Amino acid sequence: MSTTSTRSRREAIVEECCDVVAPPGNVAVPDDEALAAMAKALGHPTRVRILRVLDAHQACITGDVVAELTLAQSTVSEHLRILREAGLIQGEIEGPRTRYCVSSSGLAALKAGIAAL
Amino acid sequence: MSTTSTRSRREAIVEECCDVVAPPGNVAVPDDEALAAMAKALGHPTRVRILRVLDAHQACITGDVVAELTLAQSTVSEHLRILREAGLIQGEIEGPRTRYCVSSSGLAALKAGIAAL
DNA sequence: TAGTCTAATCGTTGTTCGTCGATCAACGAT
DNA sequence: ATCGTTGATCGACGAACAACGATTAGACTA
Repeated sequence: MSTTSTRSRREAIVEECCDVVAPPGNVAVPDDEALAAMAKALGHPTRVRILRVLDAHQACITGDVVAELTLAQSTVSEHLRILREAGLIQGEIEGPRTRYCVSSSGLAALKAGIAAL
Repeated sequence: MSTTSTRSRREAIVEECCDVVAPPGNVAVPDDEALAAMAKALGHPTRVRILRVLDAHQACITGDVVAELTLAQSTVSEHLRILREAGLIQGEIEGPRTRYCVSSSGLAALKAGIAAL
């Protein structure tokens, strides 16, 4: 069934990865809703660890993250999705792989929001 | 509506609750687990708002928070419990009431943890 | 072309969260 | 001693989350 390919959402995550982002001089402070959303995304030990892994590797492939976490690939992929939707990381498709990195702008927004509390 | 009278009488009891301790210079950076726990506690818009309410009032009792949030008293109490157990606020019993305030040390730890990401 | 590799998604299961009304315990006042 | 007030706790219930294995879709290689 479903011979028609109605599933092409992968293109949605193609975005500027890693270094390309200009150094944010003025960071917009998120409102309560947005701040809570980012905090919620960070509210799981695994996702904090993923952020550190990505930061340590500068940028790395999903498989690398999976290798460090003793969790199923699908579970890690889910955590990556949550972090990405919260704007804390970015992923770009690179051939058969996906390269993830910390979103400097997203992280800066989180830091600004927390610091303003 | 206006079933309740004005509650301006509360401003009279502005007392030093909480520790108005000067922020310690060296704040311990929480580990992944602790950081995730604090972020999780903050991962709800209502709880972010509660933090702001407490900060604005410097310190206030449960009823004041309830009055600002259009949520059931039990729900607000639950949010306050979550924030308290995460170390972000502290409450002291004062007669039949409970006075809450932001925990400067807890909040400082959160800020340090986020800033270190 | 078929085959392999990678990673996202699906479907399921069990757990936790958010919210509420109701209840209970502690305190101050009558 | 009894009452009214305040706020924490209980029990319930639907929604959301976390984890997994299985499946699927792209992208390279032979």
